[in-house]
Amino acid sequence: MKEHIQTTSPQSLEPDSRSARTRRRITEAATALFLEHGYLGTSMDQIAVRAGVSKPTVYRLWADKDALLEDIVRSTLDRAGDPFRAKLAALAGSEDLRADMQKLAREYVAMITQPSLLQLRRLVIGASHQLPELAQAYYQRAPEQTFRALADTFVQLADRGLLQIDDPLLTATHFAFLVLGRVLDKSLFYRDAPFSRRELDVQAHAGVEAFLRAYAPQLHATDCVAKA
Amino acid sequence: MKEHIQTTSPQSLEPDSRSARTRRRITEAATALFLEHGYLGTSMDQIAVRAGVSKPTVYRLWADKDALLEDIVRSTLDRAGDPFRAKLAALAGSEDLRADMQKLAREYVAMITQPSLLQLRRLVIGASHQLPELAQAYYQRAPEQTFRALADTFVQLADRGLLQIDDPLLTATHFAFLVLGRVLDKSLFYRDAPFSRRELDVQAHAGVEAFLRAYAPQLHATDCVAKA
Amino acid sequence: MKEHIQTTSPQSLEPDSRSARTRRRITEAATALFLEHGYLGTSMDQIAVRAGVSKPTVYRLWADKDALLEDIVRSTLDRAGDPFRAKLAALAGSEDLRADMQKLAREYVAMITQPSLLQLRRLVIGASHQLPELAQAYYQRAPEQTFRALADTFVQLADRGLLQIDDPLLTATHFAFLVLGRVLDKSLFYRDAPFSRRELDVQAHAGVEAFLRAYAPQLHATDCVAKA
Amino acid sequence: MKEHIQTTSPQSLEPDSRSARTRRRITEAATALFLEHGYLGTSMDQIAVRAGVSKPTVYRLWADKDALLEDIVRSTLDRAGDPFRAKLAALAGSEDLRADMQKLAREYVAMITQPSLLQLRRLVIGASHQLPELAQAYYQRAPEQTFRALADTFVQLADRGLLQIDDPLLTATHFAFLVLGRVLDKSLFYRDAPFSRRELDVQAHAGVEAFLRAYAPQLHATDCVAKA
DNA sequence: CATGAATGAGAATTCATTCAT
DNA sequence: TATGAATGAATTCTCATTCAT
Repeated sequence: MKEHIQTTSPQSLEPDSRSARTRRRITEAATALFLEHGYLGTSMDQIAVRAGVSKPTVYRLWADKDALLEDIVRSTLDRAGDPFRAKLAALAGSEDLRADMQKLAREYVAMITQPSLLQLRRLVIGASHQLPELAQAYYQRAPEQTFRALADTFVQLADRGLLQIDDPLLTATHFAFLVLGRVLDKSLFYRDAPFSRRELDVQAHAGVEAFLRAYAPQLHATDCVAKA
Repeated sequence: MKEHIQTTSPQSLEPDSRSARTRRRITEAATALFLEHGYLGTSMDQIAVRAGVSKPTVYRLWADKDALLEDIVRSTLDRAGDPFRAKLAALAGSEDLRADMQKLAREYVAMITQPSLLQLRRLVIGASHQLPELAQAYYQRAPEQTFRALADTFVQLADRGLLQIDDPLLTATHFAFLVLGRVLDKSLFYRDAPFSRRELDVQAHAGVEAFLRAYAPQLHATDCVAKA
Repeated sequence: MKEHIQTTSPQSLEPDSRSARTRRRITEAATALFLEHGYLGTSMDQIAVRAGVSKPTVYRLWADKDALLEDIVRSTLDRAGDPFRAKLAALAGSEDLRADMQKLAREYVAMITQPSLLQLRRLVIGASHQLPELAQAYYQRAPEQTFRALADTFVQLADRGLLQIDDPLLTATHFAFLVLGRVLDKSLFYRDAPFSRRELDVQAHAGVEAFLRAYAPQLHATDCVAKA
Repeated sequence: MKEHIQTTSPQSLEPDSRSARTRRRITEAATALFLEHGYLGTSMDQIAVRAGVSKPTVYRLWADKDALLEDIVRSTLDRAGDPFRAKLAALAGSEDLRADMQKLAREYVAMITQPSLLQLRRLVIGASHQLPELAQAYYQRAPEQTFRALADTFVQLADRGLLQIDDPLLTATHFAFLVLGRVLDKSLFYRDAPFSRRELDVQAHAGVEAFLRAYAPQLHATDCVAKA
C-alpha cells in the first residue's frame, strides 16, 4: 500500500484549484455511495461515474479503495465532533447545572444524530471486518474522546460539589448512554433515523433527569430530607 | 474450535442423520465465516470449502446466500435470548431487589457478551446495507424485545412500590444501557471482546447502582442518612 | 451414450403398470417444458419436479437428456402425421378434384397447426445446434415424408390427366408451401399461433386455387379458350 | 491538406481505432459462435477467448449477452436485406416480366441463401424461447418487410394489367414460398446448405413459372395455344 | 493530468449427472 | 425400485486495479 497524498492543505492559496475541486467531487461521491451501500457494496466504478471522472483519476489521488474510505472517515470526524466538545468545556463553570446540562444534552443529541454521522457509524462498523484498524481509530477518535471530555468536565463539577462520582469515565458513559443510548443503538439497524426530533428531546431530557438523580444528590435533597 | 461435550439433543429423534450433519457443518462454517469477514466479505465458495461440501449442496439447503444468513441469524437469536428473558420474569417477585437486580444484571451482561452474539450484531449491522429487513427483524427480535420484557418487569416492581417510574420502556433502556451500553458500543468496533470479565462485572454493578439511585429512591434513604 | 430402454411396448398386457405411468408422467412433463423453454432452457431438475419423481428415476428410463428429447420427438411425430397421410391417399381417386383438394388442404392445415406440432418444430430447430442428427431425422420423418406422399398422389392424378406436372416432388412442395408456407414460417417466430382459424382457411383456400391455376390447366380451360 | 481521396469506410473518420477493432473482433467471434452453437450453447467465455479479449471487455461494450445477440442480429439484417429490396422496386416498370422476374428470383434466392442468413434464422428461432421479442422483431424486419415490398410491386404490376391478383400480401407470400419455401424450410434443419447453386436455380425458375401460371394468365395464352 | 480500454481473479448460482441407501 | 444427497464443471456477470495514449 502506497502512502497517499496529503489529505488537507488548509493554507492553500488557491483552495478551489482544479485538482481540489476534482478531489472534492470524488470525496462527495464516494461518501454518498459508501454511506448508502457500505464499503464492499460500493464499487470504484460507481464512485468514478458519480464523480464524473475516470477511475485512474481516483487512483491518482488515493492509493486504493481503503485509503479513500479512511480519508473520508477521518475528515468527516474532524468536521463533526469538535464544535460540541468546545461547548462541553463551558459546562464546568455552570451556575445552573440542571438547565445547562439539559441544554448540553440537546446539543449532544443534535450533533450525534446528524444523519451522515449515524450512517458513518454504520459504515465503519460494517467495514470493520475488512478494515479493523479503521474501526478502532474511529472509536478512539469519536465516542471515546467525547467520553473523556465529558469525564473531565464531570471531575470539575464534582470538585465544585455539584456531582458525586467515583469513576469519572464510567459516569461519562452513563451520561452519554442515558441521553442517547437508545438512539445510537436503534439507528444502527434502521436506514432512516427512527426518531423524531421531539422524541429525541424527550429522551434527552429524561436521560439527564435520571443522570442527575443518580449523580447529583443535592439537587434531589428533598428526597433525602423526606426520608431523614 | 472444538465441540464441547454434547449430552443430548432433545428436539430430534434422528439428530445425526447424514443430511442433518451436513446442514450443521455448513451452518457452522458459514457462521464462523460470516462473523469473521462479514456478509459480502464471505463467499459461498469459502463456506462450502470450510464445510467440506460442494456448493450445490449448500444451495440445496438454502435458496441463496441471503437465506443462509437469515437462518443463521434467527437460530442464533433463538438460542441466545430466551433463557435470559425467562430469568427476567422472576425478578418481579423479588424480595431483595438490589441483590436480585445485581444478579440479573450479571446474567444480562453474560448473555449479551457471548462473543458470537456481539459479533452477530456487527454482522447484521454490516449487512444492513444489503439486507435492511434482516437488520430490522434483528432489532425487533433482540434488543427491542428485551427492552419490553424489562419494562414489563419494572412495571410490576413499580406496582409494588419498589421503583418510581414514568415511562417504563424508557426506564428499561436506561437500565439496559447503564448496565452495558459501553460494552455494546465499544464491542462493535473491536474484533475481540474489549473488556475482561472483571471489568464487565464492575460496569454491571455500577450501572445497577446508578439505576437504583435514579429509580429506587427508598433504597437510598440509608445512603442519604449515611451521608448526612 | 448408453442405449436406452425401448420406448414403446404396444402389446403390453398391463398398459398402465406402475412404471408405464411413471414413464408417461415424465414424458408429459418433459414435453411441456421442452416445448415451452427449449432444450437447453429446460433442466432435468425441472422435469423431475414437474413429473413428481426423482432425477435418478428419469435417468433409469432414459440414458440422458438427449435420449429423452429424441424419444419425445419421435413419438410425437408418430402420433401426429399418420392420420393425414392416410387421407391423402384417397385423393388420388377423386371425382371432384377441386373440392377434394380444398378439403384435404384444410385437413393439412389443421394437422400442421396443432400448437404442439408447431412448437415441436421450433424445439427441434432450436436444439439442432446441439443435436443435428435429430433435426435431420425430424425433417426426413415429417415434412419430407409428407412431400413424398403428396408427390405420389400428384403423380397418380397426373396419370389421370387431372394435373400437369414435371417434377412431382417440386410440385408437392409448391402445394405444401402455397397452402401453409406463411403459417409455418411465421409460427416459428411467434410463441402463440399467429393466425385465426378463419385466416388459416382463407390461406388454405387461396393456396389451393393458386395451385390449381398453376398445375391444373383444364380446370381453367376458360382462361385458355378466351385467349385462343 | 488531409483531403485526399479516402478509400476507407465513409461513415467514420477513424474506422480502425483500437476499440473499433476490438468491437469488431468480438462481434465476429460472437457471430460465428452463436451461429454455430446457438444462444444458450455459446458462453461469454468462449466468445471472449475466440475474440482474444477478456470478458470484462465484452461487458464494457454490451450490457449483457442479450444485448450482444440483438446487436448481431440487427446489424446482420441491416447489411443483408436492403440491397435486394432496392432491386425489387425496379421490377414494377419491367418491360419483360418473365425475364425480369426470373432474374429477381435468382437474386432473391441468392440473398436469402447466404449461409450466414440461413443460420441466423436458425439462431433466432432457437433463441426465441429465451428472447421472444427478438424473434418477433426479426420476423417483422426481415420476412415480413420483404413480403410487403413484394406486395407493393405486385400491385403496380397488376395496375399495368400484367398480373391478376386479389390479395397482394398473400400473393407476395405465394411468390416467396414458391421460389424458396423448400430451401427456407429445409435449411432450418440442416447445418450445411442442403442445396447446390444449380438446384437453387432450378427451384427458383420452377417457382417463378408456377407463380406466373397462377397469377399472369395472359403470359400463358401461348402455352395454352401450344398445348391446344 | 486525464482517460478509454483492458484484465486476472473471483462473485453467485445452475447444470447434467451419479452415489449410497 | 426409487430416492435424498451429492458433485465437478460451467454459467453470467463484477471487482479492484492498471496500461497506453
